Amino acid sequence: MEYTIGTQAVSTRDIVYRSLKNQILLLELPPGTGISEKEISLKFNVSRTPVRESFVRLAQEGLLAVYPQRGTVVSLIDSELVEEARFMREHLERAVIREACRSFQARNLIDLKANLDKQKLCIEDQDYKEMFMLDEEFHHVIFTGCNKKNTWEVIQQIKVHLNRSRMLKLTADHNWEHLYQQHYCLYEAIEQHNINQGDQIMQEHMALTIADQEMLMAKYPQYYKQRPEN
Amino acid sequence: MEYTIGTQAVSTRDIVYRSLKNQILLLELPPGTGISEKEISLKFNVSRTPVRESFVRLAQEGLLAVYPQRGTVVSLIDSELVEEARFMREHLERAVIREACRSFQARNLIDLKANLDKQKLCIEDQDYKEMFMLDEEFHHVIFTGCNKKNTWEVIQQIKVHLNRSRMLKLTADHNWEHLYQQHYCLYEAIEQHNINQGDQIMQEHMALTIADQEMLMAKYPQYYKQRPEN
DNA sequence: ACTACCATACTACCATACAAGTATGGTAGT
DNA sequence: ACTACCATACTTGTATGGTAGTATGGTAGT
Repeated sequence: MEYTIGTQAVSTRDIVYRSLKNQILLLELPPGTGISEKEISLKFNVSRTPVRESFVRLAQEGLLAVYPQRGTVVSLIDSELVEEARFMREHLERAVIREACRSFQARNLIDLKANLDKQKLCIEDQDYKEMFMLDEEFHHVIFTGCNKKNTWEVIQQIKVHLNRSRMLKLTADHNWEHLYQQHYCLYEAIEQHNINQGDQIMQEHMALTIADQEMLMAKYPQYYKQRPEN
Repeated sequence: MEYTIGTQAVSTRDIVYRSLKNQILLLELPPGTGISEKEISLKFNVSRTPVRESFVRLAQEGLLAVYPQRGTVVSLIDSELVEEARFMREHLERAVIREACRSFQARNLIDLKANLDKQKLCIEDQDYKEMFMLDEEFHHVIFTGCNKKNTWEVIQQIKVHLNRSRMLKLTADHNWEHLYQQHYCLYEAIEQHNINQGDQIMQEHMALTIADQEMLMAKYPQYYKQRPEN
């Protein structure tokens, strides 16, 4: 028998893990919310074991804070961590776009162009939900095209810490047209092997994602980790 | 009562987790080794529960591959992942050293100089084990000095995938004197705010860590993940 | 009214039992 | 000799009970 990796349809643990992660990132479980293994196991109608193991994973990703014998809470947003996540993402994405401008697989360039065309349609249709997904996919294709799939995965992990801030900011004020222009310039840079243009545009592109931490901390102080120490 | 985070001395789960992780990174548990929850729980004289939760964490870090109902093995080294880990580390460390050359906390600069002096001593004494730790600490201080502690943590995670290759390479052939010279130049760059020198030296410094994957895959094929797909 | 104490109801942690899928070796049948 | 089948001994996944530490609210004493 061949090794069919994905044999297990989907374990209870994964269901609980993904559901909790979604609720946390969407702020349906706001930072600071107390949750217990028992509570979650009752809600999902499963035993505490898969819930516990989900907690272990979420704690490792920094989304839960487990205090033995005291309780578990959805972790507060750490503004220092958010800033560093932005820092890491910027420099990794720039390094990758430079790499993409040097060499890029032809078939992924086609996917990139197709993605751009779909973006244009979405803007006309004002389908911002789809546009959000296309934005994600656009960057994903860039990583794939220069053999940086694992780097993409790492960035996804890092971005977890950016997402909750961005969610607070309310994404409604995005300038989708501007976003599209930048994406087009990135595509152009890759196609024409223009490393400087790629790096420059990506730097500006990353600047768009800066959520104003100071403002958010003032508006939602209960969601942020205070750091009186030092 | 104040919130004393580190109240729990150390959980069984953490003991098992750290022990297994050490053994894997030191290749005492070579890539491909099959291990079962029961086997480990017997060895540590604990129940399967903390062992399982250790497995969950190690699997998330990519050090274990769990196949439901079939078994668990120490993950094979993924040469593509190793290359990308090198890529990510290089660009993050360079971004950080540039930041350090712009602004650096005075007290950390003192620590850095003290570390350098200790390195010199270790070379004279040929205490390479200590030198290895000082090397790690040197980089750590740089991250701390420009407020990039979280970035350091992320790099530590990424480096996991580099460590096993480096371990195979046998670290004996390190040119410690050269290493020291580079460290000194990095220190100098930070002190004199010479961004270009910092970036340049760090780039060379990272190049030292390149383990020759081709050679290692030929020498230890059973430790490497083959990728016939594509 | 206020404080010190304690019973009680939590919490996460660990051990154990059961369930379900998989690999393996032996055996019966050809 | 070879093949198909099946019992058995594994594996990980899930459920549940018990333990120890912690927060809380009520009560007795001042």
